[in-house]
Amino acid sequence: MIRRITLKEIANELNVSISTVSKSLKDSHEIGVETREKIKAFAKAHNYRPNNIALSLKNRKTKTIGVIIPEIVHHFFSIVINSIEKFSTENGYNVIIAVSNESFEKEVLNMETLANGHIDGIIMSIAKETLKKQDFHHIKETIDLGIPVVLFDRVISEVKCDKVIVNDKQAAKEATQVLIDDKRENILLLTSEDYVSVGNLRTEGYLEALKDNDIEPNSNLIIKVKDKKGSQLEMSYLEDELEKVIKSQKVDAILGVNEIYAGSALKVLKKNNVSVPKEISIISFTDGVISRYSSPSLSTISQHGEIMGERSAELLIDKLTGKTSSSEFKTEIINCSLIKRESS
Amino acid sequence: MIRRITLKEIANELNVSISTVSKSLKDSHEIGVETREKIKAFAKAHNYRPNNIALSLKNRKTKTIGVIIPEIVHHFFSIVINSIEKFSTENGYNVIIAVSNESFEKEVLNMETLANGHIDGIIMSIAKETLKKQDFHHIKETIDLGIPVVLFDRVISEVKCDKVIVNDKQAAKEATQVLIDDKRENILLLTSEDYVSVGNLRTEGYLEALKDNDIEPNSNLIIKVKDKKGSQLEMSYLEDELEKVIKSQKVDAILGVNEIYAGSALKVLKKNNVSVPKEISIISFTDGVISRYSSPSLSTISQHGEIMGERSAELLIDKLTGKTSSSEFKTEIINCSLIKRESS
DNA sequence: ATAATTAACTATAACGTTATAGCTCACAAA
DNA sequence: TTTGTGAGCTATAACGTTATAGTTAATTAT
Repeated sequence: MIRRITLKEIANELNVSISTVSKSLKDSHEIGVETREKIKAFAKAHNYRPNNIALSLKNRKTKTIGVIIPEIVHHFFSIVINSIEKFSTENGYNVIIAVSNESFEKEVLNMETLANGHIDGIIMSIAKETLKKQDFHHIKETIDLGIPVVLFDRVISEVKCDKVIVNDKQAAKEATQVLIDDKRENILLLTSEDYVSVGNLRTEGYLEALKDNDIEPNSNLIIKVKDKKGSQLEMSYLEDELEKVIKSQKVDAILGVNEIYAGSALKVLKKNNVSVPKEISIISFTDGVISRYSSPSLSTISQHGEIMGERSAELLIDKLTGKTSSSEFKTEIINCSLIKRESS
Repeated sequence: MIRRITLKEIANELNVSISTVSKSLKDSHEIGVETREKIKAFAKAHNYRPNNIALSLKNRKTKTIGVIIPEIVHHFFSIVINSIEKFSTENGYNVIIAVSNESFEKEVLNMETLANGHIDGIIMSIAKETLKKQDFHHIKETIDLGIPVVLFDRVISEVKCDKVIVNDKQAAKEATQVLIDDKRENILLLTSEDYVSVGNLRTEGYLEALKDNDIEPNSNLIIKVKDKKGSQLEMSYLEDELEKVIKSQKVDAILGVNEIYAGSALKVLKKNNVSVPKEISIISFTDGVISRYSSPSLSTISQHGEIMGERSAELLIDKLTGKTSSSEFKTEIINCSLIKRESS
């Protein structure tokens, strides 16, 4: 085992002071060329690398970004992380990941660990439980400590910081319109419970489209999937409800607020021998792997996770490097786009 | 903005020395009860938190684990990360993520950044390009620096360290046997190029099963999917090849080394009106979301990513805490299990 | 010849912590 | 009275770095 050599050790070996070594390696003209070159050569030969922790302590900067997300095993979030990691690395930042698992408590814990630790700023998407509780003290406290925070996708108005969101409402409205233009008027909405901001916005968009077309909304055609923590239960709830509805109501289209809901719906329809898209057409949020490999493949609304990740990282890094003022906050809106596949 | 209070500041405020403060907060009996309580109360009131970077510098420990993986947007890897993150957090470690994107160069860079930086140990799965190049100097150098490394899934014998793998060969053999027992003898293998160790092992298992049953292997029935970096091309290669084979050869089963290959195969079969599993049955490695939502759903071989992640993290943390010797290395083998669904 | 300048280097403090050794005073023992 | 002991606190060094302010000795200016 070869321990990393330090400035002190180099200084001792070459009988110069630590300052001389430090300055030489920075190519300072305060040090004579000869000494400088000798030291640089020695450092190179011994594979000197500055100790980043010492630098972090000195500079009060860790060059590390913390990311808190509700889930990792999730197409959208993994895309966002990937993109954050990419942009951050390119700009000399590392990325620490923390998963809240949709739990308020874990999110608070994550936040505290990160805020005491090795990060300069935080990018996060808020856990469902936190949205439900409406308790955002941890986020506010972090910001008060001077740690910049960027929220993406699931954001809240209660906190002043940079945000990156998707035009959920508009996208849902447009998708609904596409279905209506296809002469489908009995559109079932598969959405999440009300406190999830994005689900809510998508529901609004759906309702607005109906209104614009003078279609009376039918509350039987809105299924709010209960969170059961442990997706098995959640999905069987969705499946049971959906089966009930298609047996009792006329349904000729489905709008899902995410891919899992739509994928499950597809299974139910297949089981009940309903042909897609002939009898029922489907459009869903989240352009993931299920949509592409299901059959028929699903038409989806892409939220452009790569762009969201990149913009979030950019906003944060701009704050960290002082490129943007620490007291002015932007909200970036990414436009969704509809990807037409076989299900519509 | 409220900056975090330091020991020094507390000491100044209360007119005691820094040592006294430090010791009081550690509840040392060297300090009188009265002083101690006063200091603790003051610290609490001012929400004192020790500066972890200073601690890291002092203790030469960061309590952070680096993870280098080929991809994040990938079911198996995201499950492993999730599980690493979970286990690590439970044990007081943070997790830094770095993505190699299957590139050798990026992997080396990632490794260097991590090794110079804020981590105590590394968990990694090797990039395809690295496996192809057979250049593992970066891994060896990191280990030489005294940074423990745990390899998972894609491992190599050239490096001495802890490893967590799956019994790929055996699992492939057993899956093949299941197909053979179902009277399928013309089994097509969808595998990756030879240098990918896991693909190779799975191919071996497949061949062994054929041999055990006196079935002559048919090289036309082995498709080695070319890596084209940019999965679109890769997939269309697979699809074209597969279509050729099913039109020219008798095929009654397919064994895929991963879910994407199997999912793509399913699409080709559907396009050619081949019924699954009646005419061709499918079993695939990687128990992911495609398998569950495709139709028919795919029988898969689960590599138990959660277990791999947890075991990897445990092996590493045991090394970091000195629970296990730094010179003895284990290779843990996780048993795959076959999950039967509709495709077989 | 003396003062001023400069090249080349060093000492020190600081970032925030902790562990070790050291100090001071009160009280008990001899 | 002197010495010893322990309680309660402080000073210092160290982790590895860098920026600031010195310190020399040689060179140049006056």
